[in-house]
Amino acid sequence: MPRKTINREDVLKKMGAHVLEHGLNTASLRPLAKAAETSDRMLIYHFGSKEALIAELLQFLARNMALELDKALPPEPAPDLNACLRDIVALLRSPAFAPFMRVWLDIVSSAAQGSISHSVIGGAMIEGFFQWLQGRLPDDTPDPETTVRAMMALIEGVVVLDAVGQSDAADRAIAHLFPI
Amino acid sequence: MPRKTINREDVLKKMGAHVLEHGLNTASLRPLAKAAETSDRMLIYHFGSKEALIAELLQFLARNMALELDKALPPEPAPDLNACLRDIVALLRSPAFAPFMRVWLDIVSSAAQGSISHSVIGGAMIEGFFQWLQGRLPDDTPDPETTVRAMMALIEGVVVLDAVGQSDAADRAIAHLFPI
DNA sequence: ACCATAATGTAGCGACCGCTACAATAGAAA
DNA sequence: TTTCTATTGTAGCGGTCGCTACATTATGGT
Repeated sequence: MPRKTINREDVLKKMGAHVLEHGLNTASLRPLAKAAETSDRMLIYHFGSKEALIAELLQFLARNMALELDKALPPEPAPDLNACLRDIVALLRSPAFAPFMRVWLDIVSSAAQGSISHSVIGGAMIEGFFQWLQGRLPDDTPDPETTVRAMMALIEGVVVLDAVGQSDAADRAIAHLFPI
Repeated sequence: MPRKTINREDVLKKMGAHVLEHGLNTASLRPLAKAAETSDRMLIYHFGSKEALIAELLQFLARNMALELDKALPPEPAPDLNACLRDIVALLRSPAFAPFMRVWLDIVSSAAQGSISHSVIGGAMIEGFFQWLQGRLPDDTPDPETTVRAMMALIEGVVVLDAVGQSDAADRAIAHLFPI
């Protein structure tokens, strides 16, 4: 094995940062390579194809986002359901997570267009979020599996409404479905 | 004014059909022109730029979807709130409306990436939906403005969850937040 | 020391992108 | 009928796309 093999993790990290800043669906090899301080030639060499690269990059971003979520909100039961939901919505709306939400909507739209890989990783991210969320529900929450799915649906709705400038409507929806 | 001027409505209709079938964000001038039985040259001539064309096409699609919604679900108060929500979700999930939902998610992701025009038309579509929905609420619904926003958030969440293969979770969310 | 081979750079392929310069055409106005 | 101009076709520009052919390098195994 001559020459040093590339630091895959480092390349993924730099490409991930580029995608978080500039978007997923508009990302192309040459800008990605520049961000990772390499060449499109090498990206194809190491990942096989753009499709495989994007799939691996999405896995990487999903792992990273999960880590960030754990860091921002440690797995402790919330005092009550409404506080739980509000904290999470505030977190996802924060500048630290807004880029993830943009990439998330890119994944969703690609999945809706029929991309299997985007649908698979998107579904896995949702299921991971279910678990993450369940660990933060108040201890006495009845039917936690269903509760996290209800909260998740509302959260996704909020993300969509935020994206088209309807944050006020999203706030009213939260207040109505999860009154303080 | 020599020669016949193009039938703008007909061109929009054909391009709209193409976008509903093949996606919005991946649409480019030459395939759009082919669908409309004209040339990219003429599309630019009549619409000024691709950006202006897409903006007008989105207005057209929004109008059309509003018409289709009215046709599918006439403005009569529903017997109860849960039936109202379930009918609407079933409608948006039907084959007739699934293509609109795909385009909708394309609009949302572009809006999230910072496209002003997508955000504006997306917000307008949501507000139109608020009105449409309010006309179908049961007569005795308290605080209809807030209710439609809550239903809208849930509906958008369902659309997102459906897109990534989490329709089961979406169903459970509906059953939990709007129990029969 | 030498060699096999993994890693990399350079250059470019063919396809597509949005858009435009230029010329031709056709029909209304005179 | 002639002229003027809105409309259209043809061809192509400069750019980007994913990807590859080919040559070169550098290093670990022998």
